Amino acid sequence: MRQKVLDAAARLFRDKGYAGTTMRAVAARCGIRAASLYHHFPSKDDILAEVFDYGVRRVAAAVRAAVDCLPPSASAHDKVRAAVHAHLESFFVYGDYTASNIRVFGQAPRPVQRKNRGLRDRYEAYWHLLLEEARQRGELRRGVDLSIARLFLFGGMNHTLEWYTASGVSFRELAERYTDLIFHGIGRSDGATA
Amino acid sequence: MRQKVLDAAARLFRDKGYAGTTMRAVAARCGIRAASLYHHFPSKDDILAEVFDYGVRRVAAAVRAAVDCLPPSASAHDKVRAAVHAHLESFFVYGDYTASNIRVFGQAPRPVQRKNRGLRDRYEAYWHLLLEEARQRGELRRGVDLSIARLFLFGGMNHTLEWYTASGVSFRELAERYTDLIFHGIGRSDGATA
DNA sequence: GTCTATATGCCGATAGAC
DNA sequence: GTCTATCGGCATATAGAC
Repeated sequence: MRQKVLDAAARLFRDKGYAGTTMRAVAARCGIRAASLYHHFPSKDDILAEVFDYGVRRVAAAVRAAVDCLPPSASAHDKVRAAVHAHLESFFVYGDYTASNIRVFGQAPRPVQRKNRGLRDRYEAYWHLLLEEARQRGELRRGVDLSIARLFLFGGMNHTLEWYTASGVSFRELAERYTDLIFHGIGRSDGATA
Repeated sequence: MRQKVLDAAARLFRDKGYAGTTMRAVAARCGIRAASLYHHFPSKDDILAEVFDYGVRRVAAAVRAAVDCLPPSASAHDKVRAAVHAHLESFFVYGDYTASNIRVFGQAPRPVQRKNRGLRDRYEAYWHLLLEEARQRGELRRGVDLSIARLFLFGGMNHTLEWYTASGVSFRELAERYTDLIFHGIGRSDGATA
Protein backbone atom coordinates (compact mmCIF):
# COMPACT_ATOMS: atom_id res chain seq x y z
CA MET A 1 0.00 0.00 0.00
CA ARG A 2 2.90 2.28 0.74
CA GLN A 3 4.09 2.03 -2.85
CA LYS A 4 0.54 2.43 -4.09
CA VAL A 5 0.30 5.71 -2.19
CA LEU A 6 3.57 6.93 -3.67
CA ASP A 7 2.48 5.98 -7.19
CA ALA A 8 -0.82 7.81 -6.80
CA ALA A 9 0.87 10.85 -5.27
CA ALA A 10 3.56 10.99 -7.99
CA ARG A 11 0.92 10.99 -10.70
CA LEU A 12 -1.12 13.71 -9.01
CA PHE A 13 1.85 15.91 -8.14
CA ARG A 14 2.89 15.67 -11.77
CA ASP A 15 -0.49 16.70 -13.11
CA LYS A 16 -1.80 19.08 -10.45
CA GLY A 17 1.30 20.50 -8.79
CA TYR A 18 2.06 20.66 -5.09
CA ALA A 19 -0.86 22.64 -3.73
CA GLY A 20 -3.25 21.15 -6.29
CA THR A 21 -2.61 17.64 -5.02
CA THR A 22 -4.85 16.87 -2.07
CA MET A 23 -4.56 14.07 0.42
CA ARG A 24 -8.17 13.24 -0.40
CA ALA A 25 -7.33 12.80 -4.09
CA VAL A 26 -4.28 10.66 -3.32
CA ALA A 27 -6.37 8.48 -1.03
CA ALA A 28 -9.16 8.17 -3.59
CA ARG A 29 -6.66 6.83 -6.14
CA CYS A 30 -5.68 4.18 -3.61
CA GLY A 31 -9.26 3.27 -2.74
CA ILE A 32 -8.93 4.43 0.84
CA ARG A 33 -9.84 7.51 2.89
CA ALA A 34 -7.57 10.49 3.46
CA ALA A 35 -7.17 9.79 7.14
CA SER A 36 -5.75 6.34 6.37
CA LEU A 37 -2.78 7.89 4.57
CA TYR A 38 -1.48 9.10 7.91
CA HIS A 39 -0.92 5.52 8.96
CA HIS A 40 1.73 5.27 6.20
CA PHE A 41 3.16 8.79 6.10
CA PRO A 42 3.34 11.55 8.70
CA SER A 43 2.33 14.33 6.30
CA LYS A 44 1.80 15.42 2.71
CA ASP A 45 5.29 16.89 2.61
CA ASP A 46 6.81 13.57 3.63
CA ILE A 47 5.03 11.90 0.72
CA LEU A 48 6.36 14.54 -1.67
CA ALA A 49 9.89 14.18 -0.32
CA GLU A 50 9.76 10.43 -0.82
CA VAL A 51 8.38 10.82 -4.35
CA PHE A 52 11.32 13.10 -5.14
CA ASP A 53 13.95 10.83 -3.61
CA TYR A 54 12.52 7.64 -5.09
CA GLY A 55 12.53 9.13 -8.59
CA VAL A 56 16.11 10.36 -8.49
CA ARG A 57 17.39 7.14 -6.90
CA ARG A 58 15.77 4.97 -9.56
CA VAL A 59 16.93 7.06 -12.50
CA ALA A 60 20.44 7.29 -11.11
CA ALA A 61 20.59 3.53 -10.52
CA ALA A 62 19.32 2.79 -14.03
CA VAL A 63 21.87 5.12 -15.62
CA ARG A 64 24.79 3.80 -13.58
CA ALA A 65 23.80 0.21 -14.36
CA ALA A 66 23.55 0.94 -18.07
CA VAL A 67 26.99 2.54 -18.13
CA ASP A 68 28.58 -0.13 -15.93
CA CYS A 69 27.49 -3.01 -18.11
CA LEU A 70 29.28 -1.62 -21.15
CA PRO A 71 32.47 -3.42 -22.21
CA PRO A 72 35.79 -1.87 -21.11
CA SER A 73 36.45 -0.93 -24.72
CA ALA A 74 33.48 1.44 -24.76
CA SER A 75 34.28 5.03 -25.65
CA ALA A 76 33.03 7.95 -23.58
CA HIS A 77 30.68 8.60 -26.47
CA ASP A 78 29.26 5.09 -26.02
CA LYS A 79 28.85 5.71 -22.30
CA VAL A 80 27.01 8.96 -22.82
CA ARG A 81 24.71 7.29 -25.35
CA ALA A 82 23.94 4.50 -22.87
CA ALA A 83 23.36 7.04 -20.10
CA VAL A 84 21.03 9.14 -22.24
CA HIS A 85 19.08 6.05 -23.20
CA ALA A 86 18.73 4.90 -19.59
CA HIS A 87 17.74 8.39 -18.47
CA LEU A 88 15.05 8.61 -21.17
CA GLU A 89 13.84 5.07 -20.61
CA SER A 90 13.35 5.76 -16.93
CA PHE A 91 10.83 8.40 -17.98
CA PHE A 92 8.73 5.51 -19.19
CA VAL A 93 9.08 3.37 -16.07
CA TYR A 94 9.29 6.05 -13.37
CA GLY A 95 7.86 8.87 -15.41
CA ASP A 96 5.45 10.17 -12.79
CA TYR A 97 8.26 10.36 -10.24
CA THR A 98 10.71 11.99 -12.61
CA ALA A 99 8.14 14.42 -13.96
CA SER A 100 7.03 15.28 -10.43
CA ASN A 101 10.57 16.17 -9.56
CA ILE A 102 11.16 18.24 -12.68
CA ARG A 103 7.83 20.04 -12.60
CA VAL A 104 7.12 20.39 -8.89
CA PHE A 105 10.55 20.84 -7.31
CA GLY A 106 10.48 24.58 -7.82
CA GLN A 107 7.18 24.98 -5.98
CA ALA A 108 7.86 22.51 -3.20
CA PRO A 109 8.36 23.78 0.37
CA ARG A 110 11.97 24.61 1.13
CA PRO A 111 12.53 21.75 3.60
CA VAL A 112 11.42 19.25 0.94
CA GLN A 113 13.76 20.82 -1.61
CA ARG A 114 16.64 20.67 0.83
CA LYS A 115 16.03 17.02 1.60
CA ASN A 116 16.15 16.06 -2.08
CA ARG A 117 18.97 18.36 -3.16
CA GLY A 118 21.77 16.01 -2.14
CA LEU A 119 20.55 13.19 -4.37
CA ARG A 120 19.96 15.59 -7.24
CA ASP A 121 23.46 17.02 -6.94
CA ARG A 122 25.06 13.59 -6.80
CA TYR A 123 23.22 12.53 -9.94
CA GLU A 124 24.31 15.64 -11.80
CA ALA A 125 27.85 15.16 -10.60
CA TYR A 126 27.81 11.69 -12.10
CA TRP A 127 26.92 13.15 -15.49
CA HIS A 128 29.63 15.71 -15.12
CA LEU A 129 32.08 12.87 -14.55
CA LEU A 130 30.90 11.11 -17.71
CA LEU A 131 31.55 14.22 -19.77
CA GLU A 132 34.83 14.92 -18.00
CA GLU A 133 35.97 11.42 -18.91
CA ALA A 134 35.16 12.11 -22.54
CA ARG A 135 37.32 15.20 -22.40
CA GLN A 136 40.23 13.40 -20.78
CA ARG A 137 40.09 10.73 -23.46
CA GLY A 138 40.45 13.44 -26.06
CA GLU A 139 37.01 12.92 -27.54
CA LEU A 140 35.93 16.54 -27.14
CA ARG A 141 36.65 19.81 -28.82
CA ARG A 142 38.82 22.25 -26.95
CA GLY A 143 37.13 25.22 -25.32
CA VAL A 144 33.82 23.52 -24.57
CA ASP A 145 32.30 24.44 -21.19
CA LEU A 146 31.22 21.09 -19.78
CA SER A 147 29.02 22.56 -17.05
CA ILE A 148 26.98 24.45 -19.60
CA ALA A 149 26.92 21.49 -21.95
CA ARG A 150 25.66 19.26 -19.13
CA LEU A 151 22.92 21.71 -18.14
CA PHE A 152 21.94 22.07 -21.79
CA LEU A 153 21.82 18.30 -22.22
CA PHE A 154 19.75 17.91 -19.06
CA GLY A 155 17.29 20.51 -20.24
CA GLY A 156 16.97 18.85 -23.62
CA MET A 157 16.49 15.38 -22.16
CA ASN A 158 14.05 16.41 -19.47
CA HIS A 159 11.99 18.49 -21.87
CA THR A 160 11.18 15.20 -23.58
CA LEU A 161 8.68 14.58 -20.79
CA GLU A 162 6.61 17.50 -22.05
CA TRP A 163 6.13 16.33 -25.61
CA TYR A 164 6.96 12.63 -25.92
CA THR A 165 4.21 10.22 -26.88
CA ALA A 166 4.82 6.52 -27.16
CA SER A 167 3.32 6.53 -30.64
CA GLY A 168 6.32 8.26 -32.14
CA VAL A 169 10.02 7.58 -32.08
CA SER A 170 11.44 5.03 -29.62
CA PHE A 171 13.60 5.97 -26.66
CA ARG A 172 16.52 4.11 -28.19
CA GLU A 173 16.28 6.11 -31.37
CA LEU A 174 15.77 9.32 -29.39
CA ALA A 175 18.85 8.54 -27.29
CA GLU A 176 20.83 8.03 -30.49
CA ARG A 177 19.67 11.35 -31.88
CA TYR A 178 20.23 13.30 -28.66
CA THR A 179 23.72 11.88 -28.28
CA ASP A 180 24.43 12.73 -31.87
CA LEU A 181 23.16 16.27 -31.25
CA ILE A 182 25.19 16.87 -28.11
CA PHE A 183 28.37 15.49 -29.69
CA HIS A 184 28.07 16.81 -33.24
CA GLY A 185 25.21 19.30 -33.40
CA ILE A 186 23.14 20.02 -36.45
CA GLY A 187 25.71 21.97 -38.44
CA ARG A 188 28.05 20.76 -41.17
CA SER A 189 31.46 19.95 -39.79
CA ASP A 190 33.37 21.38 -42.76
CA GLY A 191 33.48 24.75 -41.12
CA ALA A 192 31.20 26.34 -43.68
CA THR A 193 29.30 28.21 -40.97
CA ALA A 194 31.93 28.60 -38.27
CA MET B 1 -2.97 48.47 -11.72
CA ARG B 2 -3.89 45.85 -14.29
CA GLN B 3 -0.23 45.34 -15.16
CA LYS B 4 0.68 45.35 -11.48
CA VAL B 5 -1.77 42.50 -10.90
CA LEU B 6 -0.31 40.52 -13.80
CA ASP B 7 3.24 41.06 -12.54
CA ALA B 8 2.33 39.92 -9.05
CA ALA B 9 0.43 36.91 -10.37
CA ALA B 10 3.24 35.87 -12.73
CA ARG B 11 5.72 35.89 -9.88
CA LEU B 12 3.45 33.87 -7.61
CA PHE B 13 2.41 31.37 -10.26
CA ARG B 14 6.09 30.83 -10.99
CA ASP B 15 7.01 30.19 -7.36
CA LYS B 16 3.89 28.54 -5.96
CA GLY B 17 2.22 26.89 -8.92
CA TYR B 18 -1.38 27.22 -10.01
CA ALA B 19 -3.28 26.02 -6.95
CA GLY B 20 -0.67 27.45 -4.60
CA THR B 21 -1.23 30.95 -5.89
CA THR B 22 -4.15 32.55 -4.09
CA MET B 23 -6.10 35.63 -5.02
CA ARG B 24 -5.35 36.94 -1.53
CA ALA B 25 -1.61 36.63 -2.12
CA VAL B 26 -1.81 38.31 -5.51
CA ALA B 27 -3.83 41.13 -4.01
CA ALA B 28 -1.45 41.51 -1.07
CA ARG B 29 1.46 41.99 -3.50
CA CYS B 30 -0.52 44.81 -5.11
CA GLY B 31 -1.45 46.43 -1.83
CA ILE B 32 -5.16 45.81 -2.29
CA ARG B 33 -7.77 43.29 -1.11
CA ALA B 34 -8.67 40.09 -2.93
CA ALA B 35 -12.16 41.26 -3.80
CA SER B 36 -10.73 44.27 -5.65
CA LEU B 37 -9.02 41.98 -8.15
CA TYR B 38 -12.41 41.09 -9.57
CA HIS B 39 -12.79 44.65 -10.77
CA HIS B 40 -9.86 44.03 -13.17
CA PHE B 41 -10.24 40.35 -14.01
CA PRO B 42 -13.28 38.05 -14.01
CA SER B 43 -11.47 35.13 -12.35
CA LYS B 44 -8.17 33.60 -11.31
CA ASP B 45 -8.08 31.54 -14.49
CA ASP B 46 -8.41 34.66 -16.61
CA ILE B 47 -5.38 36.13 -14.86
CA LEU B 48 -3.40 32.97 -15.52
CA ALA B 49 -4.43 32.92 -19.17
CA GLU B 50 -3.29 36.50 -19.59
CA VAL B 51 0.02 35.78 -17.85
CA PHE B 52 0.59 32.94 -20.30
CA ASP B 53 -0.35 34.93 -23.39
CA TYR B 54 1.57 38.03 -22.35
CA GLY B 55 4.75 36.01 -21.79
CA VAL B 56 4.65 34.21 -25.12
CA ARG B 57 3.77 37.36 -27.04
CA ARG B 58 6.65 39.32 -25.55
CA VAL B 59 9.25 36.61 -26.08
CA ALA B 60 8.07 36.00 -29.63
CA ALA B 61 8.16 39.71 -30.44
CA ALA B 62 11.66 40.08 -28.98
CA VAL B 63 12.97 37.12 -30.96
CA ARG B 64 11.40 38.22 -34.24
CA ALA B 65 12.73 41.74 -33.77
CA ALA B 66 16.23 40.47 -33.05
CA VAL B 67 16.22 38.32 -36.17
CA ASP B 68 14.64 40.97 -38.38
CA CYS B 69 17.23 43.61 -37.56
CA LEU B 70 20.09 41.46 -38.81
CA PRO B 71 21.64 42.47 -42.13
CA PRO B 72 20.51 40.56 -45.23
CA SER B 73 23.93 38.95 -45.39
CA ALA B 74 23.36 37.14 -42.09
CA SER B 75 23.65 33.38 -42.23
CA ALA B 76 21.02 31.10 -40.71
CA HIS B 77 23.60 30.42 -38.03
CA ASP B 78 23.67 34.14 -37.24
CA LYS B 79 19.90 34.23 -37.10
CA VAL B 80 19.72 31.31 -34.70
CA ARG B 81 22.34 32.93 -32.49
CA ALA B 82 20.34 36.16 -32.42
CA ALA B 83 17.13 34.25 -31.70
CA VAL B 84 18.73 32.27 -28.86
CA HIS B 85 20.08 35.47 -27.36
CA ALA B 86 16.72 37.23 -27.54
CA HIS B 87 14.95 34.19 -26.10
CA LEU B 88 17.38 34.01 -23.18
CA GLU B 89 17.36 37.75 -22.60
CA SER B 90 13.60 37.78 -22.37
CA PHE B 91 14.00 35.47 -19.37
CA PHE B 92 15.55 38.46 -17.66
CA VAL B 93 12.90 40.99 -18.64
CA TYR B 94 9.78 38.82 -18.67
CA GLY B 95 11.20 35.99 -16.57
CA ASP B 96 8.23 35.58 -14.28
CA TYR B 97 5.88 35.30 -17.24
CA THR B 98 8.08 32.91 -19.17
CA ALA B 99 8.82 30.79 -16.13
CA SER B 100 5.13 30.71 -15.23
CA ASN B 101 4.34 29.37 -18.65
CA ILE B 102 7.08 26.75 -18.60
CA ARG B 103 6.48 25.59 -15.05
CA VAL B 104 2.73 25.98 -14.66
CA PHE B 105 1.31 25.22 -18.11
CA GLY B 106 1.15 21.49 -17.39
CA GLN B 107 -0.92 21.97 -14.25
CA ALA B 108 -3.18 24.70 -15.58
CA PRO B 109 -6.87 23.97 -16.21
CA ARG B 110 -7.53 22.65 -19.69
CA PRO B 111 -9.42 25.73 -20.93
CA VAL B 112 -6.45 27.93 -19.99
CA GLN B 113 -4.07 25.58 -21.78
CA ARG B 114 -6.24 25.62 -24.88
CA LYS B 115 -6.42 29.41 -24.92
CA ASN B 116 -2.61 29.71 -24.85
CA ARG B 117 -1.78 26.82 -27.16
CA GLY B 118 -2.19 28.76 -30.39
CA LEU B 119 0.41 31.36 -29.44
CA ARG B 120 2.77 28.65 -28.20
CA ASP B 121 2.46 26.71 -31.42
CA ARG B 122 3.04 29.77 -33.56
CA TYR B 123 6.19 30.61 -31.63
CA GLU B 124 7.53 27.09 -32.02
CA ALA B 125 6.65 27.13 -35.70
CA TYR B 126 8.76 30.27 -36.07
CA TRP B 127 11.76 28.44 -34.63
CA HIS B 128 11.13 25.55 -36.91
CA LEU B 129 11.23 27.95 -39.83
CA LEU B 130 14.56 29.36 -38.67
CA LEU B 131 16.09 25.88 -38.61
CA GLU B 132 14.44 24.92 -41.88
CA GLU B 133 16.01 27.97 -43.48
CA ALA B 134 19.41 26.85 -42.22
CA ARG B 135 18.87 23.50 -43.86
CA GLN B 136 17.78 25.00 -47.17
CA ARG B 137 20.87 27.17 -47.21
CA GLY B 138 22.97 24.06 -46.88
CA GLU B 139 24.31 24.94 -43.46
CA LEU B 140 23.19 21.68 -41.83
CA ARG B 141 24.33 18.10 -41.86
CA ARG B 142 22.22 15.64 -43.77
CA GLY B 143 19.96 13.32 -41.78
CA VAL B 144 19.30 15.69 -38.89
CA ASP B 145 15.72 15.61 -37.56
CA LEU B 146 14.86 19.28 -37.16
CA SER B 147 11.78 18.68 -35.03
CA ILE B 148 13.82 16.77 -32.49
CA ALA B 149 16.64 19.29 -32.68
CA ARG B 150 14.20 22.13 -32.07
CA LEU B 151 12.62 20.40 -29.07
CA PHE B 152 16.07 19.62 -27.71
CA LEU B 153 17.14 23.23 -28.15
CA PHE B 154 13.97 24.51 -26.50
CA GLY B 155 14.52 22.21 -23.54
CA GLY B 156 18.11 23.33 -23.18
CA MET B 157 17.26 27.02 -23.41
CA ASN B 158 14.27 26.92 -21.09
CA HIS B 159 16.13 24.85 -18.52
CA THR B 160 18.34 27.91 -18.09
CA LEU B 161 15.55 29.41 -15.99
CA GLU B 162 16.13 26.72 -13.37
CA TRP B 163 19.81 27.35 -12.75
CA TYR B 164 20.79 30.76 -14.12
CA THR B 165 22.00 33.43 -11.73
CA ALA B 166 22.98 36.88 -12.90
CA SER B 167 26.29 36.56 -11.09
CA GLY B 168 27.65 34.10 -13.63
CA VAL B 169 27.96 34.12 -17.38
CA SER B 170 26.06 36.74 -19.43
CA PHE B 171 23.13 35.93 -21.67
CA ARG B 172 25.15 36.98 -24.68
CA GLU B 173 27.91 34.57 -23.84
CA LEU B 174 25.38 31.87 -23.01
CA ALA B 175 23.65 32.41 -26.35
CA GLU B 176 27.01 32.06 -28.09
CA ARG B 177 27.72 28.79 -26.28
CA TYR B 178 24.25 27.34 -26.81
CA THR B 179 24.34 28.17 -30.50
CA ASP B 180 27.77 26.62 -30.73
CA LEU B 181 26.46 23.51 -28.97
CA ILE B 182 23.39 23.10 -31.14
CA PHE B 183 25.40 23.61 -34.34
CA HIS B 184 28.63 21.81 -33.52
CA GLY B 185 28.18 19.85 -30.30
CA ILE B 186 30.93 19.02 -27.86
CA GLY B 187 32.71 16.35 -29.87
CA ARG B 188 35.74 16.66 -32.11
CA SER B 189 34.75 17.05 -35.71
CA ASP B 190 37.55 14.88 -37.09
CA GLY B 191 35.37 11.82 -36.81
CA ALA B 192 37.45 10.27 -34.04
CA THR B 193 34.32 9.28 -32.14
CA ALA B 194 31.77 8.88 -34.91
C1' DG C 1 -11.86 51.27 -7.79
C1' DT C 2 -11.47 49.64 -3.31
C1' DC C 3 -13.59 48.30 0.66
C1' DT C 4 -16.12 44.95 4.45
C1' DA C 5 -18.76 41.05 5.04
C1' DT C 6 -20.03 36.74 3.78
C1' DA C 7 -21.62 32.44 1.09
C1' DT C 8 -20.10 27.93 0.18
C1' DG C 9 -16.90 24.50 0.08
C1' DC C 10 -12.38 22.02 0.42
C1' DC C 11 -7.87 21.90 2.82
C1' DG C 12 -4.33 19.15 6.10
C1' DA C 13 -4.44 16.91 10.06
C1' DT C 14 -6.24 14.58 14.44
C1' DA C 15 -9.22 11.62 17.70
C1' DG C 16 -10.77 7.54 18.58
C1' DA C 17 -13.91 3.34 17.21
C1' DC C 18 -13.47 -1.14 15.03
C1' DG D 1 -4.91 -0.60 8.77
C1' DT D 2 -9.03 1.59 7.65
C1' DC D 3 -12.87 3.89 9.10
C1' DT D 4 -16.24 8.15 10.60
C1' DA D 5 -16.42 12.53 12.48
C1' DT D 6 -14.55 16.76 13.11
C1' DC D 7 -11.36 20.86 14.08
C1' DG D 8 -9.66 25.30 12.54
C1' DG D 9 -8.33 27.56 8.57
C1' DC D 10 -8.26 29.26 3.96
C1' DA D 11 -10.02 28.90 -0.95
C1' DT D 12 -12.78 31.50 -4.94
C1' DA D 13 -16.16 34.37 -5.68
C1' DT D 14 -20.20 37.59 -4.78
C1' DA D 15 -23.11 41.52 -2.66
C1' DG D 16 -23.37 45.89 -1.81
C1' DA D 17 -21.53 50.28 0.78
C1' DC D 18 -18.52 54.19 -0.10
